[in-house]
Amino acid sequence: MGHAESPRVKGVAVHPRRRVYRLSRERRVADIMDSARAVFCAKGYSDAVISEIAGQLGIVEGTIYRYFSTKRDLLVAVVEDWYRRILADYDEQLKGISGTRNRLRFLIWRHLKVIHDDPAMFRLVTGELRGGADYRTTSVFDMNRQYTKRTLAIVEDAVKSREFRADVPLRMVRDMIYGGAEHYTWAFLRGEGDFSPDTAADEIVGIIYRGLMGADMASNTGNGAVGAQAISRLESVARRLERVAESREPRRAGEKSRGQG
Amino acid sequence: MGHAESPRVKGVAVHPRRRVYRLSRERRVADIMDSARAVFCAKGYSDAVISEIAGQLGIVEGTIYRYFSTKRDLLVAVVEDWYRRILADYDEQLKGISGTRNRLRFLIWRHLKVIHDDPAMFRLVTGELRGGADYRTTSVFDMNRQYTKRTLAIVEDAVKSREFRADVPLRMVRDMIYGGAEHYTWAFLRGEGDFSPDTAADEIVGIIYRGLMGADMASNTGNGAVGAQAISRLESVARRLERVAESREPRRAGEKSRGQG
DNA sequence: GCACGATAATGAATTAAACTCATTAATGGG
DNA sequence: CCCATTAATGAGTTTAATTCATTATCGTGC
Repeated sequence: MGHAESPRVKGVAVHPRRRVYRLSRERRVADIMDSARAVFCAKGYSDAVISEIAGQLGIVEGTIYRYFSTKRDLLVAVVEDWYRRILADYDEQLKGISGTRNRLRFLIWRHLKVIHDDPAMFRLVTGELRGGADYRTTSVFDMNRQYTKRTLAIVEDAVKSREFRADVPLRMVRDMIYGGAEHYTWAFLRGEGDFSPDTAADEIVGIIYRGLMGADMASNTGNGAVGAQAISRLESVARRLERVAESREPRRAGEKSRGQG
Repeated sequence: MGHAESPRVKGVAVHPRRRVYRLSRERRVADIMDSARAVFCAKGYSDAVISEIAGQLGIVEGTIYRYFSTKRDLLVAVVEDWYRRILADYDEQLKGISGTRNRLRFLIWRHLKVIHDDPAMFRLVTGELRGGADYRTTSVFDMNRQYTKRTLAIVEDAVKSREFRADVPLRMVRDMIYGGAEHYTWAFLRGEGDFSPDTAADEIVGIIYRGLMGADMASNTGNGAVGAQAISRLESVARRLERVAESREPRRAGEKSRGQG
């Protein structure tokens, strides 16, 4: 760092700049975003430092501010770019899959796969971007909407075709799918252990599709078992009420048989 | 700032301090946490400024650092305190409720109620604290564990008593409940509109408990319309009776093996 | 009522990092 | 080979967290 013989202007040392190479706007922006992504992913948003992003490219902080007005602006750009790539072949792939269950499973699996493949980016979205006051104005917000809209559509179709019951709360189903996936992967996102997108997808689809109710009721999935679930449940409630009644009125102990057809 | 007649020491102006009142450590800590909570909630963590927290109390920034080593430390303390209060009467209340469905619904409803009543604090937990690298070392982590453990236990019991099928993926159920609740309330947390904890709780419990499977078909259709309608009515009666019965049933003790049909 | 030691509180100084801007100079079209 | 355009610089400026040596209040024992 010794600039002992630097030229001087008005008595102040002036460092001769090393040869500076200029890039096109597009190229520089792309480079900065690459570098930013690496640093953001490695350190997280708040611990990432602009000077490091610049340093990696051999440029100066000010240069970054020529292209991105704030650090957050840079984050948004990086995330948008990532999201765009993810959504690129989304519909194309979905087109090749048919059947409610398969389509649903694919969307869920794909989401889990994204988390699994790029946990750091996912953390940026959920941990930093989504919480910001300006999130709604972000195109990430819109893209996410697009992203989950497909899920809603599939469930809606299933309702229309009577595969699902009529009173399904669509939005809640969607939120339980994506919220469940997110919570489920937290440990992994924190760097603890691993998870299987396949297993997780199966579990989620299973819960959503078949429901949690006792095995004796949910024998099959088709529309064949009309009311079977409901009847089964009524039977179990009846049994229970019998027990309660018995315990409260011992003398009139239930003579009714327990078996039903 | 003309301090023309301030006393001088070594030629430097010395501002005479106004009378300073000292509080006990406990009291000061409590005051700081109150003020911090207010500011954190109003501005969010990163936009909150220590000097404002201090200013509200008529003290100086340095004083806060006597009790909290970092801004984040202060955040953690505030959240811990909040969480502790929430968990205070948790088990007590839960004790008074019996029946899988009711207990599950209560836990979910209570969670949603907390979000509804104190969205800003909830945002601090999810947006700032949970993402931090040190989250696991926080007692908030442990408390959260306690918090969701109850849910897991209820589902587990239901599996044991065969009310739920045997292959229920416990953890995923828990994650879908809490993750679903969180996603569902985002818009509200961002300050857009409102939501009903009751409705949301019903929806979540409904999906988890009965499942999404379309065996019902009650709403439309010709084939079986009569039966479906009757079943629907019986179901609602059953639900009501069940609630009454559960409130009278002595704990869960009587939940022994159930005849398979 | 007073000295005094423990410690609450100060306020000025120090970093650290985001962000600004006047200036410099590479580049490509004429 | 100009020279206008504009990429890039680097030296600030600002804001906010954090540190610390110093000051002075308050409870306690005499």
